[in-house]
This record gives sequence, structure tokens and C-alpha cells, in this order.
Amino acid sequence: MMKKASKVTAPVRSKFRSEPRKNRSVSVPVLDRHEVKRKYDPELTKRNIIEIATAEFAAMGLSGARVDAIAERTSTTKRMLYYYFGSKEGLYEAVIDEAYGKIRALEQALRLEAMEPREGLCRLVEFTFDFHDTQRDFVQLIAGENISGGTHAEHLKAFKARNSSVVKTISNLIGRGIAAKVFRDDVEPVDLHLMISSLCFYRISNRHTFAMAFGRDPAGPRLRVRHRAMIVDTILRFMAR
Amino acid sequence: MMKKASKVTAPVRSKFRSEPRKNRSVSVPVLDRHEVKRKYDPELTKRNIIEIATAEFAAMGLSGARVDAIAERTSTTKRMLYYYFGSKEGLYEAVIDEAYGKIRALEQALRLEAMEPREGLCRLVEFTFDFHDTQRDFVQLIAGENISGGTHAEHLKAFKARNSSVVKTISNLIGRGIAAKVFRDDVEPVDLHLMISSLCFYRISNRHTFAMAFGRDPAGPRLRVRHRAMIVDTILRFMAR
Amino acid sequence: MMKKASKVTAPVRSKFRSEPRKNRSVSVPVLDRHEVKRKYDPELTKRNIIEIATAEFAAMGLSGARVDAIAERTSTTKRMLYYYFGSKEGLYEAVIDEAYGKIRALEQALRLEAMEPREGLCRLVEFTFDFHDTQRDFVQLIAGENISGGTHAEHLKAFKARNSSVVKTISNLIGRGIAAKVFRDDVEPVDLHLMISSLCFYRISNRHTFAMAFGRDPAGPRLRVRHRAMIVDTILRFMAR
Amino acid sequence: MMKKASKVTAPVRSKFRSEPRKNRSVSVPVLDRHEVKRKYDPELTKRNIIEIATAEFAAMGLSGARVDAIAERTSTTKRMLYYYFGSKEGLYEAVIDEAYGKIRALEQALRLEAMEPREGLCRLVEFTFDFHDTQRDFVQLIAGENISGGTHAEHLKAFKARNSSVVKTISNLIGRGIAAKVFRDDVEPVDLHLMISSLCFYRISNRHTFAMAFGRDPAGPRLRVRHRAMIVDTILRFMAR
DNA sequence: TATGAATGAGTTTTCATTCAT
DNA sequence: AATGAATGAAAACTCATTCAT
Repeated sequence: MMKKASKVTAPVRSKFRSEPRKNRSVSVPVLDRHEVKRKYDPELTKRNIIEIATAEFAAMGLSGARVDAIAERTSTTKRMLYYYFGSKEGLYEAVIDEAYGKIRALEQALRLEAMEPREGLCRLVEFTFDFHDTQRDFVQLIAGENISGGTHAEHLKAFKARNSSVVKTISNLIGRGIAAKVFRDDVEPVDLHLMISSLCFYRISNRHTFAMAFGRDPAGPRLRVRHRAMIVDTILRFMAR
Repeated sequence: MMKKASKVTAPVRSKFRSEPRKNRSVSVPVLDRHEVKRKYDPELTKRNIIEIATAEFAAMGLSGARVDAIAERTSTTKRMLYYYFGSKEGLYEAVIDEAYGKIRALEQALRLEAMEPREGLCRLVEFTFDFHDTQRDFVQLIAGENISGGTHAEHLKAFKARNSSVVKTISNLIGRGIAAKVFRDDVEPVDLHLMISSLCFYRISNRHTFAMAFGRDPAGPRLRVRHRAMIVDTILRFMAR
Repeated sequence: MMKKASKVTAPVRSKFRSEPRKNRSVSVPVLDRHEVKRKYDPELTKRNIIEIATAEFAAMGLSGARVDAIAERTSTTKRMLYYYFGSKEGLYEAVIDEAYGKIRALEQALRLEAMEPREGLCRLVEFTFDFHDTQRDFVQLIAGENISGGTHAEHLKAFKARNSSVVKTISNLIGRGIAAKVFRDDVEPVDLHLMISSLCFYRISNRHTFAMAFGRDPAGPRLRVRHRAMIVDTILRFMAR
Repeated sequence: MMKKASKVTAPVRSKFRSEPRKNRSVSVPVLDRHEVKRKYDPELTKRNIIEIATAEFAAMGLSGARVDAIAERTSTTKRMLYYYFGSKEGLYEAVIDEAYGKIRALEQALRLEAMEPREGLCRLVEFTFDFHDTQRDFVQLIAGENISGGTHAEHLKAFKARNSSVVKTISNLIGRGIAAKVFRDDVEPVDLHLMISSLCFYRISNRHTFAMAFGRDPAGPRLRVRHRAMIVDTILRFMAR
């Protein structure tokens, strides 16, 4: 979340006031970054808003989230939120976009093509497991977006492009696995992805009702190791010839 | 769901009648009742409200749902909704309760204890698949409740008791399967339930973003048969010795 | 409104059911009366409603009181409340009427005309003090009625008649006191009554804010004896020549 | 009500406007302020709301008052009422707080410590009489709050501190009076305050039922002078050695 | 660029009262 | 005479968004 910040180089000038630009190297705790702090830093402000909004939307859903609540926890004001994102929905879409952006980068870095098929598949499942286990806001966000009927994700141009990469990766793994006679040949890449996602997503997304119903939090730390192994096992058994 | 008493054949007789003649032959699917429609029928009113509310809450989430919208589509007024359920949240909880009640009741009716272990497990997975595939309101409802942190399910005293039945059923299946040497012996019932649920739930709950990302609706009719078999296969392979 | 009911003699017969009239002499705790208990006893029902309503109106005021709350604590239902008293306001007026009725009877019983003037005045103050101290519902009811602008007391025909008796009593006391040269002769009876009432009423009616402001409940048991003496003293000093 | 801010000496210069000249000589009765009316003046808005609300709550009590009715007579909208006070109850508490603030502030301004004890006590009684006689909203407000059980005054943190001043003032008077051998020494300050309040409060608070019962309005202009003298007399006689 | 105040339209909830049995 | 269900009108409260400074 919150990469880039790109061109912080050009000094942002207020139209009417000439601010003595303070280049004090102040650490910005929340962002965990070391940048120059200017009086008005649009990029910083935007990132700050998105970060807070991510938490709120994840926790409350689109309709449950409160613009006031977000603004309050931000370092700016509600006005700025509208200034930058236009509306509550605009902000929400920015949040969704940001969230999907993060997983993409990480997935790419795995370099599964270089691995032996079974090992690659194993790694992919583990990564997916760990990502969902760690990025709970992401999980909740997607869950919420689906309740909204996915209408906002639709607006994001980058959305589709981003996801094709996973299918390609899986396709490559399966293809090599079939060739090596270690994988069955009747499974479609998208379906395999669906199964992996299902197993990694549900235990986080539905942890509350599940925990309540069965007295055991499936996303709690105690079960993580076992579940991780179990899910890897399930997928490998499923793909075995 | 619940389309109500339809054709009232017998004339409605008032004050002094000895017994409301039961129209036994009219099957009232959801309501499972065989009575003439009376003007004052609290049970009917309540069920009608819950039915409509289920759809609204499923589609919009707790905060997105509108009490007015529910009341409007009901055969009563908004006031009655408060009369019976106290508040929007009260109604929401009744809806959740009802939804869980339904799946567990149907599960019980499968009589899996009477089946051979593998066949029983197969049936359970198929039932779970079909239930989620059919009762999409249920899926959305649970997804939404988890976004709310499961706080409302928590209020339902019967919640835990209600759900314990599945675990018992699965436990019985596994036990017999181990004895018959057809199942592995290192899987916990709750974990098996988690996996089945994951696979059946996600393809419905996340269908929108999944369809968007991969151009293929995992909950569409075209994939249903294949996915059903695939999930059964996955679980059976997982449990095989 | 609606006191008396007089003829409770004729057995109340339900039109459709033949009740074996039970003439068991059951003691009716709340009413402190020993009457035959019939299945339907309008007088009893009415008294029960008034009793409960008195507490509610005293505690909440006219607008703050809830018809539902009253009905709930009654041994009958809301419908009966309307049956007997017509409306919330009708019930309220019945309650006010009842409350004033009580104090009248007690005052008359004092027979102050027979006492020596100073002693009589002393007794009157003590009685007034004790009455207010004991009948807090009465005090709250009057306080509330004044907030409503006294519009309901206005409707009660008995209202004015009842109160003239106090003035006569005080007039008689003062007259005899002047003749005996123990009271000053420039105080009007109504004014003396006003002062006595003020001192006895306020410590009850305003006890909450007073206690809060000064950390001392003026209506609490610890101060009662002292305040009683103090008020008697004040009035006697005031009337002394 | 609500002094403060009064005359802004240094000319406030708006960037773009030269300043609408201040009509200092225009008295704004209720607000007691002599400033230009700015579009955004939170203090003004708040005071305006409190002023209107005071009248409504006094006349109708907490539950009888209508938020809409208050908002309508305000120069703002209902929304602002919630913006500043959070809820009907919040506004009510602000009103109570304000009301108590006023009487205690005026009391302080009397500078009774500088007077001869008997004269001081006389002045205090006269002031208390006049305040209650004039500020009938205050009286009704307190009466109503007591019917509510004083629960809202309880929430006001400043409540107790605010009221302690009277007791100190009275204590000082009594102390000096005892030293000067003009007052008896067995009366507690709080009790004296209770008596003064009783006599000044009741004739206003209970004027409706009293007038109804005795055909004479104790708060009417005809009796004011006599009652004022009578109450002063009562208190002085009470405190005499 | 930034900010607290302001707003209108909508949403939930309450309440006295009446109806059907 | 008694009861629980039903109701419309009104009340309290909320929320995304815009305005004035």
C-alpha cells in the first residue's frame, strides 16, 4: 500500500502564500518513510487519507463507513478528502485500487517459473496463504466489494490486466507439471486459482462467524501453521496424477 | 422463498367456528403451513418480514439496507417491523438466525450417519455445494455479518448450539471412515468442515470480483457441474488414506 | 373522571362464557382492600390502572409517561385503559383527581378548630410537612401539572371546592390567634398557606437538584426531624406578634 | 445571559472587504451583544439555539419539547442543533447548565460580603425573589429537571462547583451576623438557603395549581410587593436571635 | 491549501390510539 | 370484558456534501 509518491521533487507552492519551505527531515511515523516534510504535501496527504480510509472501509464496508470517521482520524480535514477524491465512492475506489496494486507486485516477485512445478505450486499456495493471513484489510475489502456487487472494481481500468498475470503463472506451472508427469492434465488454471483462493480467503473472511459457531478462530495464530500445511497438502493432492 | 398461502379455497368463517378447516392439499413450500390466511396472523407477518428483510440485508448489508425499503415490499407496515423486532438490528439478527437455522436443519435431514463414510462425505459436500449455490442470500448475509465483525451472530444465544450439529455429523463420518480404513486419521472434523465451506462459499461470495478479474463467473450455471465434481474430488482426495 | 362506579352489586356476566363466579375472599394486596374477587371487576381494574399510572405520571410527567409502560405494569391491557379513561390525558386527569382527593380527607380529620391557635398552627404545619414527605408521588404530580400550565387540574370540578377548606381552617386559626393576642393581625390566610406549602413542597420537589448542588439531600431521612422543627419554628416566628 | 466577547476593539480586517461598519448602538436584546452579524459565528449560533431551547424546555419539559419546534424558531437548522449539542438531551443539559450559571453569576455580583449582615441577608432574599420572579423559565426548567430525577444536572461536571458559591456567601453572612450578635447561631447555611429558595421558588413554580385552587395567582403582579416583603420578613425573623 | 461551520434530504424510531378476534 | 396485533403520524437523529473564511 502506498508506494510511489513519485515526484515529490517539485516544491508545491501555495498560490497565495509564500511558505518558507521547511526541509526538515522529519520521520512520518504512520507512513514509515523518511521524506522531507513540507507544509503542504498533496501526495503525502492523499496517502494518509487512503491509508485511514482503507482501515475504515475494510472494517465497515462501503455503506457502513463514515466519511466523518475517516476525516477525523486523518491528519487533514473532510474538505481535502473531497478535494482529492471527489466523493465517498471516489475514495472507496481509490482504496480498492491501491489494495489490488499491492498484491500484484508481491506475486510477481516470487519467480515461480524458475521452480520445479510441484515446488512452485507449493510456494504459490504458501504465498497466497500468507498474503491473506497478513493483509486482512485486503480480504475484508474484497469481501465488501463483492457485497456491493463488484460495481466499483469494475471502474478500475488496471483491474483486469493485473489479474491475468496469476493465471499465466499458474498456467505455466501446470503446463510444466503435466509435461513432467507430476500433475494431472484435466484442471484448468483458473479453476485451480479459484480453489487456492477459496481456501486462503475464507478462513480470514469468515473467521468471525466460524469462530462463533465452532469456538475456534480459524484465523488465530494457533491454527495457522497447521492450516497452511493442510491447504498446501489439499492442493498438491488435488493436482497429483 | 416463501411465496405465501396463495389460493384460499375455503370461505373464511369468523368468531364461532370450531376449527379452521385445513387445506391440507395446498403445499405452501417455505411456510410449511396449511392454513387459511387470517387477517391477524403474527407468525405469517413475522415470516413475511423476515423473508423480505433477508433479501434486502443480503443485497445491501446491514448498514446499506433501508428499513423503509423492507417495509415497502412487506405486506405490513414499517411499524410492525419494530413491533416484532424492536429495531433494524433486531430484525437483522432474526434474519441471521433464521438463515443459519435453515442450513443446519437441512443438513440434519440428510441422514448421513446411515451412509457408507465415503458416500456420506460425498453427499455432504454435494449438499453444501448445492445449498450455497442456491441460497445466495445466505452466502451474502454471512459475508456481510463477518464484515460487521460477527457481533450480531454473537447475540444469538442459539447460534453455537445450532451449529454444533455439523461438527458432530462430520465427526461421525470421519470416525467410521477411519475404522473402515478409508479415511486418514489426522484430520480434525472442524478443519474438514472449514475446507468444505471454503470451497463452497467463496465461489459464490466472491463471484463478482472473480468474474471481473478472470472474465469467468465462478457461480454461473456453465461451471456448476464441473465445480461441484471438482470440489467433491478435492475433499475426497484430501481425506483419502 | 370516572370515580366511584357505585353499583358493583350486580354480578358481571360475560356474554359468551358462563363463568362459575368465584367468591373467594382473596385479599388484593395493592389495593389494601378485602373484596370478593370476581373474574371481571371494573372497579378493581380501574383502581389498579390509576395506581400504576400515578407512579408513572409522577415519575415522568404527562408527556414523559408512556401508555405502554403503564399498561404493561397493569394487570390488564392497554385496551382497557382506553376503555375506561378514553385517552392518556383522561387517565392523567383521573390520577390528578385521585391524588387531590386523598389529601382532602386527611386534612379534615385534624380537627384544628378544637386546638389552641398556636398549637393548631403547629399541628397544621407538621401535618403538611408529613404529608408532603410521605406522598412524594403527589408532590411530583403537582409539580408536573404546573409545568403543563395547570390545564388539567382546571377540568376537575372538585378541585376548587376541596381547597377552600384549608383556607377556612387557617382563617379560623388566625382569627382566634389574633383574638388571643398571640398572632399578628396583618397576615392573610392564603398567604400563610402559601408559605407553609412552599416550605413543605420545595424540599421534596426539588430534592434532586438541591442534593446535587449541595451534596445534601433535603428530603433524606437524616434531615427530616431538623427540617420539620425548623419549618414549624419559621412559621410560628412569622406569625408571632 | 452570556456576556463575553463584547466589544472587539482592534478592527478585524477581512482580506478582501473593508468591513461593514459596526452598528454599535444597536442593542441586540437577547444576545446582549453589539457586533456585526457574521455569517459564520458559532458562538452566536450556539447562544441562539440555547436561548430558544430554554424557552421550549421550560414550557414543555424535556420530553414535551420538540426538537423541530426549537429548530424552527432558531436562526439555524435542526442539523446544527445536533452538530453542536449532539442530541436533544445534550441540548437540554446545555440549557440547564446555562441557567444555573446565570443565577450564580448574578449572585456573586451582589457583593454581599461588603454589607452589614442583616442588610446583606435582606438583599440576598430580595435578589433571589426577583430572580425567580423574573426568570420564570429558570424556575420551570429546574422544576422539570427534578421530575426527571435530576439525572441531567448530574452529568454537568461544573454543576456542584458552580453552586457552592451561594453557600459560601451565606456562610459568610451568618458568620458575621453571629459575631455581631444579630443572628442566631444554630442555623446551617445550606438550610437557610433551602428556606429562601423554597419561598421564592414555589410561588412561581406552583402558581397554576395555586391560582386555580385559591383564585389568586401568587405570581401575579398584584401580590409581588407584598410577598417580597413578607418573605424577607420571614427570613429575617427566622434568623433573629 | 486548509478548515470548521453549515445544510437538506433521508433514515430510524417512537407513540398514542384503533382494530379484529 | 378482554387481548394482542396493527397503524399513521410525528419525532429524533444521521449523513454525504458544500460553503465562507
